[in-house]
Amino acid sequence: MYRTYRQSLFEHLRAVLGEKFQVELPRLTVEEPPKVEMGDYALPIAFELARGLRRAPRKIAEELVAAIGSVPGFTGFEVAGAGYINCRLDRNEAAHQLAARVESLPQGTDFILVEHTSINPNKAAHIGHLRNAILGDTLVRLLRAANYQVGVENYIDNTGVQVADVVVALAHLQPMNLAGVERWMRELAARNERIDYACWDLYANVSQWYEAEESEKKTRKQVRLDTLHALEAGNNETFAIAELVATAVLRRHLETMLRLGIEYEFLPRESEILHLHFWDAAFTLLKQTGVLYQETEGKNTGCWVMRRAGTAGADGESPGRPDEEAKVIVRSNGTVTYVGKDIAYHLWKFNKLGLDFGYSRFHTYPDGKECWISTTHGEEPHPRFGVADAIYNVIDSRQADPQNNVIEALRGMGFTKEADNYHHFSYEMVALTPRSAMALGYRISDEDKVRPYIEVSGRKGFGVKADDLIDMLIRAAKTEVDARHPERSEEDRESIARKIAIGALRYYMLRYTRNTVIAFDFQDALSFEGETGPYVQYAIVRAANIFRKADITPEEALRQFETIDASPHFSGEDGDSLWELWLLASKSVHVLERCIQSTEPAYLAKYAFQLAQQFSNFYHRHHILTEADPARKALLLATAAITQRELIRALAWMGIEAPDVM
RNA sequence: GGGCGAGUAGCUCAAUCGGAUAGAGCACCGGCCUUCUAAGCCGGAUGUUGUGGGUUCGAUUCCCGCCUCGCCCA
Repeated sequence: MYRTYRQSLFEHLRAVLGEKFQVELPRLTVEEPPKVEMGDYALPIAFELARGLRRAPRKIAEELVAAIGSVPGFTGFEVAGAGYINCRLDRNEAAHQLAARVESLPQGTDFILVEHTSINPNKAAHIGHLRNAILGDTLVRLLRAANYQVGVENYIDNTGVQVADVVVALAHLQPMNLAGVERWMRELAARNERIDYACWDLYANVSQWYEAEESEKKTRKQVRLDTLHALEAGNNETFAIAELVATAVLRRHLETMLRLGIEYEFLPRESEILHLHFWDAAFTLLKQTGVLYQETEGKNTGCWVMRRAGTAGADGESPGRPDEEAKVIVRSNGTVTYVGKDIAYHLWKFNKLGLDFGYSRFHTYPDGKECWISTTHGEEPHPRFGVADAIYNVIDSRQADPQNNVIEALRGMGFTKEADNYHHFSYEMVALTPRSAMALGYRISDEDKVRPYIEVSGRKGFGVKADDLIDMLIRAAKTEVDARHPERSEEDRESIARKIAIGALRYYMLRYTRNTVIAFDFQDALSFEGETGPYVQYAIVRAANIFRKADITPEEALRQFETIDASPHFSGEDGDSLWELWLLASKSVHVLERCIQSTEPAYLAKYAFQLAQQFSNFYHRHHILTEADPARKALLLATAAITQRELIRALAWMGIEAPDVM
């Protein structure tokens, strides 16, 4: 609603500016007045025109107001401050518009491929992975809410060095053969132990083992390298062990993420990128387009390298000398770097490689949705994913450099449109506050104690496991629910607690803007008060309580509102604050659009909180059930219905659901 | 050495393309449960927006220098 009126205002103004002032502005800034009684939209356009016209902004604003005339839905325009034009909506009409329909965005036609989570399948998921998955899943929900076609991938690096490390731990430290690993896994299952937790410790141990004895360092590193090469080659017992363990850990990751309502549609694996020779096809293309060239001198002699973006390059300012800044893609021994494989994989995403994965069904979710995994020879028919118009890779900011290398390679190959539609959805890491680290029993150096945060490290086994945190949140919520609702069944209370826990966790991960390092703190994360998910859920529950006691559904309340003239109740100081709630409730789609444009879900979290906050304030100011004036009571009920509807929508876009009671 | 990001209230964070009096939460102090649930509401104090310059009607925001911290590359 807010967005619709904003657009019609925008178009009207552009016409007026063209006809009467002969100016065409590419963009029109539309802001919000600082106080609701001043109006609903603010236009600072007179300031922008003042420079070119060399006249006082206020004068220009006055002329503009005279020229604007009338705009449907608006009651007036007035000059304020040094030259703002404030625009007022017809509150009664706008409220009925909002009550009558749910605003949405126009249908998008693009197919957008979102990749997120992508945890190395060699250990349990931790809080850093939670931020990734929650951001990624929320992005998916936002795009789908905006009517895009979206595919969801979780990339699995099953032949990388991290999986190799766990294989080293099993095959060399224990040591076990394939049958031994199978037995070990059966024993874990029998003891009801999680394999991802077991691997968490193995991974930390083997990382120490590599460094433990100076005299052994070299041989141990060689074991690691040999294991990695065996994984890459495939078709051997080492690979079979890796496949067994990595797949079991992957299944655990899917379980963990499903607890938060996060599902995937496709799991492309590095093993298939290798075995299906994606790189060979990409290498040919890269050579043909001249993006890669073989270095003939300097430290990179014999390597296939790519010019780094923003550098002069070998044939730039100082010709004749090797480009030492160039990015090595194929080493002189013939092995391909991670970026090389990533280029091939991204050519596939945009359907530019001429190759596809095989697909097989991997998992069916409780809601019936299928999750597919890559194979060399798959089943038919299968869905297609490598046909993206645009992609979003949810990857932390430390990977910005390699991500840019891939983008520049695509651009260099002539895939300009694809490079422009390649979005590295970058975010900062989750670290631990020293306080939280000590609470977990880790020993912290004096140096680290004074820092604001300490980076988590899977290699050191230093971090908070995702499942542990979710368990803690559910327990904390359950204690409250048990005390507040002893009349409900155990099953109900558990389900309510789960929703609150998910609300708290997802909101916590979304409330920070992407490039803020989250210094994870148990006290903050376990809080259900103030700017948290449960606060927003509570507002929804309160509205629900009103409708239950009033014995009316929100839909009925909105229907009854249709014949009400709300104008008398929207004036005066009290009317302003009531209208302010309606106005804020009308902005949800506008906020959705802003979140997508700026790829920043934190705006939505902030919005949901503000709307809940204004509703709580409204709740205390107006006692709806005892309101004597029937027209006013209808308006107040409609206010609760609208707010609740938009709060539920906003939370759903964040993957959060409110329980029926709290 | 090069690149990227950050520095805002005691703490954790916001602030739309450069706009009106820089806002929230936490913590702290005081008030509000016989009402639609107190996971709540109301009131209170706190700012040289790291620092020095520049650009202009206007700068937390843009440009340059410096300081501090984090990450990445070599």
